[in-house]
Amino acid sequence: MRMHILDSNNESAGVTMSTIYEVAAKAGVSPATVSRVLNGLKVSSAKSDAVRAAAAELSFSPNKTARSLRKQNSEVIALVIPDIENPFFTALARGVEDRLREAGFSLVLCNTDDDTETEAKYFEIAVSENMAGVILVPAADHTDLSPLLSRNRPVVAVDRSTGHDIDVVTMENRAAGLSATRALLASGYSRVACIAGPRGIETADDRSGGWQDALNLADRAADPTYLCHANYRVDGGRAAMLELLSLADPPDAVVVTNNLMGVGALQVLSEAGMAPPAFGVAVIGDLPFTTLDPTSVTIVHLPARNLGVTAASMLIERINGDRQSPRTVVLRNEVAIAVGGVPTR
Amino acid sequence: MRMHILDSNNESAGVTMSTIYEVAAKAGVSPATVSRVLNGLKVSSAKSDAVRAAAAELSFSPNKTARSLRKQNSEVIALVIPDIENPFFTALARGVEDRLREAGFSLVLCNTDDDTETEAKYFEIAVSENMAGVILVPAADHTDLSPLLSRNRPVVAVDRSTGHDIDVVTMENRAAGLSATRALLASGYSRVACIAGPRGIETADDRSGGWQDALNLADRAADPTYLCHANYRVDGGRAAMLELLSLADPPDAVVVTNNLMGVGALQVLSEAGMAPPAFGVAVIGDLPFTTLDPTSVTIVHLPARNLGVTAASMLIERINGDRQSPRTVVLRNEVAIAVGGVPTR
DNA sequence: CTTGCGTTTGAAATCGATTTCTGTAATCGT
DNA sequence: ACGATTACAGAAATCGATTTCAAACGCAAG
Repeated sequence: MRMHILDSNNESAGVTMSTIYEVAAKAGVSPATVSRVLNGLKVSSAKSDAVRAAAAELSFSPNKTARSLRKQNSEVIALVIPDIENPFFTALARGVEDRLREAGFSLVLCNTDDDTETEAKYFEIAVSENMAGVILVPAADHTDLSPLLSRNRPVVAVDRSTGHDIDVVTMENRAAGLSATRALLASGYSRVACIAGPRGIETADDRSGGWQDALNLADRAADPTYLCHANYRVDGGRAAMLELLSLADPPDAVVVTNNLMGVGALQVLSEAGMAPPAFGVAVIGDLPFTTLDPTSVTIVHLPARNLGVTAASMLIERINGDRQSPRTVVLRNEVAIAVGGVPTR
Repeated sequence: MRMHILDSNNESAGVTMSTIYEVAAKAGVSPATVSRVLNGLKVSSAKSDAVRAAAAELSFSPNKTARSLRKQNSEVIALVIPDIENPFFTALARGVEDRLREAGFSLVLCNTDDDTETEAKYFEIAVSENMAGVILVPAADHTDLSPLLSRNRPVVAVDRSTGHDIDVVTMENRAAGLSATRALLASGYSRVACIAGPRGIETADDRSGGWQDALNLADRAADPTYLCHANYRVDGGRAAMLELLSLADPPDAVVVTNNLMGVGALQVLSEAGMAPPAFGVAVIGDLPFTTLDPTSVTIVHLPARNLGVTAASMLIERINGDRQSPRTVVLRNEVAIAVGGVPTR
């Protein structure tokens, strides 16, 4: 039999958290009734008022750990992303956070550095912490979600898809590659190269596919040496740009398929005295906090924040019991704007 | 009397999490013994082996919620910051995350948008989730930490200090302002203005104080109209820069006291055709992912990541029972580098 | 052979909120 | 006015791991 000592002479002001038992004692009711009041179940208004008064007086706030243990779920969700320092993921995280907060959830941030092991460890944590769900930007295309799925934890994938049959939110990567390339062609550049992401990464292949499409539609042969693969980071962009510039017949413009590689490419170009518009550059992905002249670099804006908001919304629906079959949402890119100027001659 | 049904024919493969009771049953010992094995307490090696085998077979992972409820603490800490999209805080968060992860903690990210209400709400959550501690970049100088402190939750403040007597990690803001200004003077600029942060914000006052110091030491009067206050964001930097340019006797250089305002100021200057080095610019804080020419803008690097690592380390010490009186750590800035070129004439 | 101390282990209490179960009181219909 | 429902509220079980308490056992010394 459990004993609850309810000492009224609480000397040590507020050092301990007040519990539902103390509230019950002060209000002259049972703990069960307190719980009912706090959860909006039917209770006579007399007792209900007494409970509310007592709770306010003790500035009672229910212990989430106990609640979570009993209800077998918490109001915490995990956001698992490759790199919190990449502004794209930051914007995405911001969208997730905003949406979750208005729904009363908190966000645990998990940084994987694109490492599958780290990712797996976070899945274990998510389960053992009884988290309500997971929003995931997969580190690899073979991410194993079974630790989560077998425990019925809802998962929404963002940006990249997984091998599993779950909700996914992506964007029109191929169209982004297409518009970026077309913008450069329209500006008068004729030899347009492409710095793609790592081989085998879905977004990378799609975006460079869009570049191919654009060239085909314009009846230009896609010179295979004009397609570089790099690692989606600044140094990758630098290396690829250097390689392109050293070709026997170098391009006069380039489509860079993510934001950080765009920074690298632009750095190299400006070091070489070929900053846009001397050399045409289109970047897929935003470069916040740069001081670039917006008329000389074409930027295809990606809906990073909206990706986050959408994923969060879908996850919340699942948490609330939505059982429809998995959906794939493809967000439209906010169109390529700021078309670059014509090369100086 | 509690009953634990231990069904051996677990048809629904892995749908439920296995518990310590199932491990105990499979190993032929009591739950208490399982707990002891898992926590490294003295147990005979025969039973210890049996437990470990059973745990492995069931791929048992202890329920953190139950553990947290019983032990009255968790392995989760909260990082409360004003803006997750600001690269300064991102780098700081990254430092915190890395340090915490190697110590086995997880990180809950809390975005306040510099709003005291939101901040207070997060404190409540931290307490009711039994979090082990809080790392805080205060939204205001009057942040009320009593909800945390009265419950003995360790708190470390970063970047800005609070009214409370707790651990703080800051950096040499005044020295940063001084070096930035000196670098501009050394490059030959003579009328150096300053775009400071909001009035009353500690870091803002210190950095602009450093600007004053530098001018005094160089025996130059600090023209009061050369000191602008702005809101630490891009638009603030823009507005302040425009104001400076419109003065009757405009400056020929400016010290900008944070990264985002630096972006705003540079945008305005390049729109006005006065990009550095035509107009001298020194920025306090890093501008990652920009394509600026590093020889024309002076950057005072701030130890953002290290701030995070240090704060996390201090918090972990407190969590582990360190009771020494509150410390204030002041990190050295990684010195101003990349001194700008002399104005064109 | 017995008393005594130390070690290992299990039974049960515990953390705090939720929820089922059950009993009592109040309400309704005829 | 009486039996049948319904509404309300408390006692106790529950979530799963930790920890206290006490029993049981082994071994050593007298």
